[in-house]
Amino acid sequence: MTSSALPTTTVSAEDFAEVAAGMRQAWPVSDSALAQLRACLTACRFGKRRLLVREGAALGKAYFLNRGMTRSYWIVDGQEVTTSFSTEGGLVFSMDELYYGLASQEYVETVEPVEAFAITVDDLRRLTCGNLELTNWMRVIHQNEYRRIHRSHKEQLTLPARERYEAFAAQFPSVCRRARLTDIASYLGITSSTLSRIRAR
Amino acid sequence: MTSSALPTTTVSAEDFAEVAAGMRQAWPVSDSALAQLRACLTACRFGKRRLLVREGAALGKAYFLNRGMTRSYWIVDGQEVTTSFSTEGGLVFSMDELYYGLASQEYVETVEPVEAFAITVDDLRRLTCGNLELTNWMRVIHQNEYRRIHRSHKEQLTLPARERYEAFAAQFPSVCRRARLTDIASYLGITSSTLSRIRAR
DNA sequence: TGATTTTTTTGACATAGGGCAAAAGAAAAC
DNA sequence: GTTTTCTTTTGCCCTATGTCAAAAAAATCA
Repeated sequence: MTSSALPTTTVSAEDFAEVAAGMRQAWPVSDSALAQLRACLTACRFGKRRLLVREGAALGKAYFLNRGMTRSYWIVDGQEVTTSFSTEGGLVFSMDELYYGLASQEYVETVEPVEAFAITVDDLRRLTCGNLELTNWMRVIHQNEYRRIHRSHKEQLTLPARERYEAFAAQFPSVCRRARLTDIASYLGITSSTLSRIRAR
Repeated sequence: MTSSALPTTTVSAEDFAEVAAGMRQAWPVSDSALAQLRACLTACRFGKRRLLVREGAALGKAYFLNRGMTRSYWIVDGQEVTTSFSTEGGLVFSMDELYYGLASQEYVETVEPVEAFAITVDDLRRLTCGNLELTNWMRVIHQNEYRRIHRSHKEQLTLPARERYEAFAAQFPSVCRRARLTDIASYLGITSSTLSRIRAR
């Protein structure tokens, strides 16, 4: 590959292919809409345990994950409460920042080394509010998140700790293997001692 | 008002004004988009304790509430678990039915007599996927629901029963007055005995 | 209005899961 | 490869909230 005169941060269609295929599972986005999106992306990498989003700080970026896993959490009374995990194909962003111009209330950190495509929240907002295909795609993203949390909330209300864990393990086997016990426990609303006992049978 | 030759179900701009104003709080929808929507509406009324959405049944309608209140619930092991309340200005629909062509997993019933504008899910889907303004408006609706349940879930994970009730009462004072103790209790994930004791101080 | 049904309140008792702390084990750093 | 740090496991005790049931109150109906 020859180096160009200008420093290029452009992401090739090839590099973007996997993420694009994932997006199309949510909503049929045309090549031209994808190209518009791709033009706004920058490839980036992060080590383990790096903060992508910080509470109270407007970092101004969102990330399409290509490799690795992240978790989102609040800190409540000094305790971390995990609210979601994102893996390959996921979009990591702060809704407060994207739509409300507020500083994020959540943190997002990498759980593993991450390869991602960064986009500024301004570009993401412009694209996902101004292009019908991308607006629909984004709506489906929100819809899916809503369904996940709705289900999780239902399980919280109706299942005891062991069954919540079993449901989680069945629905997200990969996350269940890759995340720390402590983080899974706080996601499920139980203590790590209890989860450890559950795993021990 | 004179009766026309054709049976008319058209909703006048005047009747629709309050709902329209509510919609514009979510997203700036133009008069023309609102008129397209309005053309698909039919005014309707329901008594107290009527089912608007039934589990396993595709009723094919969604409702813009103009007066009254509804609650959505699952039945889990014979127990009703309330998942949301909707009041004036709210849109009542089954996401399973609207986007996934599935029978609803939830029930929605009126808690009070309700005046609403009905729309078929087919029309609603067509409008909210095909018109940029209405797509954005619908995205905000989903976003807001997501934020509500996210908050509720956070409270479930971090607050004891009394404080969850207090947070609910502070955030939804009107719902808290109008809904039955039993339904609020199941929304909060506690038994009615416990909520009764909490209220008694 | 009185009769019936539904909802709320109250009591006695049981238990899932929390809190804390120490030990064991695993991973990271040097 | 040894040391340090982080994470998980385990034990003991405790309390918030559940369960069940009956009485009281409120709402609905005839």
